[in-house]
Amino acid sequence: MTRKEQKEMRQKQIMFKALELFVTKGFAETKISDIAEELGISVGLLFHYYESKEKLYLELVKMGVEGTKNSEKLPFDEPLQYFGGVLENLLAAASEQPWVCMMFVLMAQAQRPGIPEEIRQLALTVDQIRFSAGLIEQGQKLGTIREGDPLALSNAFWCSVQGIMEYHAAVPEMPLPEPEWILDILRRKD
Amino acid sequence: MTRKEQKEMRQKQIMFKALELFVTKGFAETKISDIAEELGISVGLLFHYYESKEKLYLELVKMGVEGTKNSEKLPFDEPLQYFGGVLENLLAAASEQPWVCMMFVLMAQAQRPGIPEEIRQLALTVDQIRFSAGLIEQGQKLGTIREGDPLALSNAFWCSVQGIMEYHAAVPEMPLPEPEWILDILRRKD
DNA sequence: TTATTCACCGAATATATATTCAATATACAG
DNA sequence: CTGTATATTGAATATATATTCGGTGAATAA
Repeated sequence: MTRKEQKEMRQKQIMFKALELFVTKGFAETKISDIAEELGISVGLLFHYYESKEKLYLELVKMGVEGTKNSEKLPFDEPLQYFGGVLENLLAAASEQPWVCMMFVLMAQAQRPGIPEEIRQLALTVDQIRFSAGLIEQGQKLGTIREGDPLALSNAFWCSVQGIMEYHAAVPEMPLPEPEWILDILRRKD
Repeated sequence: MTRKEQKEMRQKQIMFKALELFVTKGFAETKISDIAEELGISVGLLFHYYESKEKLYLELVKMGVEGTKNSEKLPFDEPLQYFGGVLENLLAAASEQPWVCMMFVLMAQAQRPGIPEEIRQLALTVDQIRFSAGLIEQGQKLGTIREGDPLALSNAFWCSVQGIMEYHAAVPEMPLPEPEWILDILRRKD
């Protein structure tokens, strides 16, 4: 294996293991030595690649911000369908590519008090709830989404998804819900 | 103020402030000195009342276990109504008595890896998801709850509530959902 | 081939935070 | 009153964890 390949491989290894541990145990609860031990490498090597625990976290959040920016740009015809699609993708990804689910959880964690301010601010640039409230209003006009404060509806929807993802990250063996069940938070009953 | 009163008052003060900080910032992210500072007391005094940070946390979890045990014993006619009632209580409490909401979040946090094992085990004795799965099966037979794996339905419902409570603890100004919206995760559409 | 770079280790150090403790002041029992 | 118990403090200590650093051997460039 070439040097360059090895470097990239290690960096990925470290990032993904850190993601896993930060999400399941929390940022402060995860020791740098936990990450190193699980990967079977020395603590020193970790610092060779990332100058501090905080920088490592920052890298992950940056990655998350990128990912979210893209998914927000998905095209759609009708708001309820859009949410249905997003949900389907997310739930499918959650069982097949655990890191998608973990990234989702990480971004929410990073927005909370107790996280270094610089990182928190970056994470806060992603505001799913407000973004979706606009779409929900459109859906209400079209009659596909139920009546009610769009912000509260958006909040209910995303918090539910958040709760499900969080639990799934911690207890992967629990069966995931059908997208329809969650979509019914928004759907208008005729 | 009598000595006895003062003691009880301090203990409550400490417990509630610790609850607040553990929930908003997380257990490891909360320093003993944070709690002391916010209360305007010395760090030493905190250790006078609670022998360690872990014991303080344990006390809170014990309190939570008690509370949950009681709410599980509420009588009911029909499962969907039961969930509706629980939800209504919980959401009302969330806006009026923040500590109810915080306690709810704490119990979930305490079940995760990274928490001292003794405490984790205690928290795990409360298993809302499994308990509710039984009720959901009954509701399905009665035709009021939608078809699907009862465990997955229970999971979806409680994770949603969890997500909402968690977010509300961190961002109290965000409007809470109507109970009906969340209940529709379970409700059968005719 | 030889010099240089770099992945890697593990022990040493620095820092942050939990915990202890000796001293003080105040409530209370006698 | 007077002595004792206890609420309180702030500084000292212990502990846990992040971070640094000198050394080693393998890959790579010359």
